[in-house]
Amino acid sequence: MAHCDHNWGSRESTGVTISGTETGAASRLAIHDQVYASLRDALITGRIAPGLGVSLRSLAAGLGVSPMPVRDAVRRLAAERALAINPANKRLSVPSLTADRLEQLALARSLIEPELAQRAAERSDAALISRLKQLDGTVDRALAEGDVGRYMAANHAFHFTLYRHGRAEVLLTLADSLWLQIGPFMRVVFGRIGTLGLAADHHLAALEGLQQRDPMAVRRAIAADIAMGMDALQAEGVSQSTDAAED
Amino acid sequence: MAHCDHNWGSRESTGVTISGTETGAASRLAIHDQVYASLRDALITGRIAPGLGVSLRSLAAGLGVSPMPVRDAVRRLAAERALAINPANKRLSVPSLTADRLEQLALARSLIEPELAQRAAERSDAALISRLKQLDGTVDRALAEGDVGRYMAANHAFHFTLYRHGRAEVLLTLADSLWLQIGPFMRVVFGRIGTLGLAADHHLAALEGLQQRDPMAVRRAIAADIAMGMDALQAEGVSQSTDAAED
DNA sequence: CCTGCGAAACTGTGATCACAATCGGCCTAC
DNA sequence: GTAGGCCGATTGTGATCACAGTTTCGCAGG
Repeated sequence: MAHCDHNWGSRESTGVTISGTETGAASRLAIHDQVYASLRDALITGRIAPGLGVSLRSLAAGLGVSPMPVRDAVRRLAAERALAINPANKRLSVPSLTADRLEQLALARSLIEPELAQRAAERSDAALISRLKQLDGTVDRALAEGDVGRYMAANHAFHFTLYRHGRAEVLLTLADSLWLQIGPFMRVVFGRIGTLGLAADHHLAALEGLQQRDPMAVRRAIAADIAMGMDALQAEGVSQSTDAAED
Repeated sequence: MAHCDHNWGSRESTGVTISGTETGAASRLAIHDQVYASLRDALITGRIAPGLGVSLRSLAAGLGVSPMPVRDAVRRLAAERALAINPANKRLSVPSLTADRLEQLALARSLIEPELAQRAAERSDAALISRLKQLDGTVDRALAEGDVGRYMAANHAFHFTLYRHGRAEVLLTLADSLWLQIGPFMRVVFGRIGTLGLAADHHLAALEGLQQRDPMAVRRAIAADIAMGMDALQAEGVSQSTDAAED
């Protein structure tokens, strides 16, 4: 009964690692921040399956640190609703996405992210456009190669490179949390669909809007991108996620 | 000049206490949850002044627990952006609200909360209306008596009793985080204005919409309530908060 | 063979200690 | 009198340990 072959926590085989040498800049980053970044990245790129229980100690052992910083990172993710804590067990798990939950996430994204896109467009510059073009290229390439993990990472980078430019810290935080919640689910769905090539069109439309200094066009493009992506998730992902919702 | 009589951390005189006997139901609540609830309530009702530094140990000493559960609660609040952590100091403080930040919070609230209100209205029942009427009465009474703390608590209760009825966990969480961020600021402003009686009108309009089973009317009422409240904050609170923004 | 039952392992939680970094105040030198 | 430096106090962080609750697995009894 839904035993699932997700070997999370037993080993670090989900790719959740500290990485140690990252960007070189923040070499003196706190351990719990590194753990948080690792788990967060694993969630956003969907390397973690929903509905699965994990334990602090096993994670800590897998990452070679004490349970303490893992506990901090996990609590932080739980606060962002990227991880769920069973009130009875106190045992934590990746939240299973229900149809209801997905619908709300879709709505919230459609409310928040177009605003961020518009703000970014209003402050657009050549560097941003060039950077986004590059990222969109990565998205296309990953899509062509069928590399789901890289597609999701690049897609995330595209959206948030744009959003970050909007200089809206509060809204950005909200969008962050939303992506964190959707990530694990997207991977599950993409494993079965695999064809999200249409999203690139909206990315191109957004780039077009940026170049023509038309913030509203960018807003519409992002809104369309979200609507399409979430529609695809709703169409494909609901049935399997709901049945596995309850333990 | 905003010397603020907040002696936070030095003593528990801000009302941040564990309380022990609450609702009786969750008697076996984890300590860190109790600490979280205490701090959260203190923030929402504005008992904590923005821009002030606190320390884990002093908080722990004030609450009579070890620093560990306080650390958990604080990290959780930091994740919800209700507390800020200085990246250099690592020292934590209540975030100072800037005009920019306030504007974003106002926008986010206007995007999220009307939706919650509408959903709640679509599921409205007699018990909800009666409960809200009661809470609105408490709001009015607190307002008449000039009891800022009680007004804020009751106003929060009114809004979230309504929102909770919308059965939208994701959106509710977002709204939660937004109120948590605005709370400390509202208290500062209300200390100088004190006249928010107009808000009650929108509460009444919302109740009217609920009784007539007109979800859109409820949505509009809440939207108006938010717009008015945030306008008041923007008109009054910006100047002083910006100058005190930097340490 | 199946069902209870009990012990061992594992879970999160919280306390305590150790440590490096930082902030504070005090003293000295100019 | 003021600037500079030193030393103690306090900070957050992380590790380790202790404890209670839960799960899980093995073994004995039916």
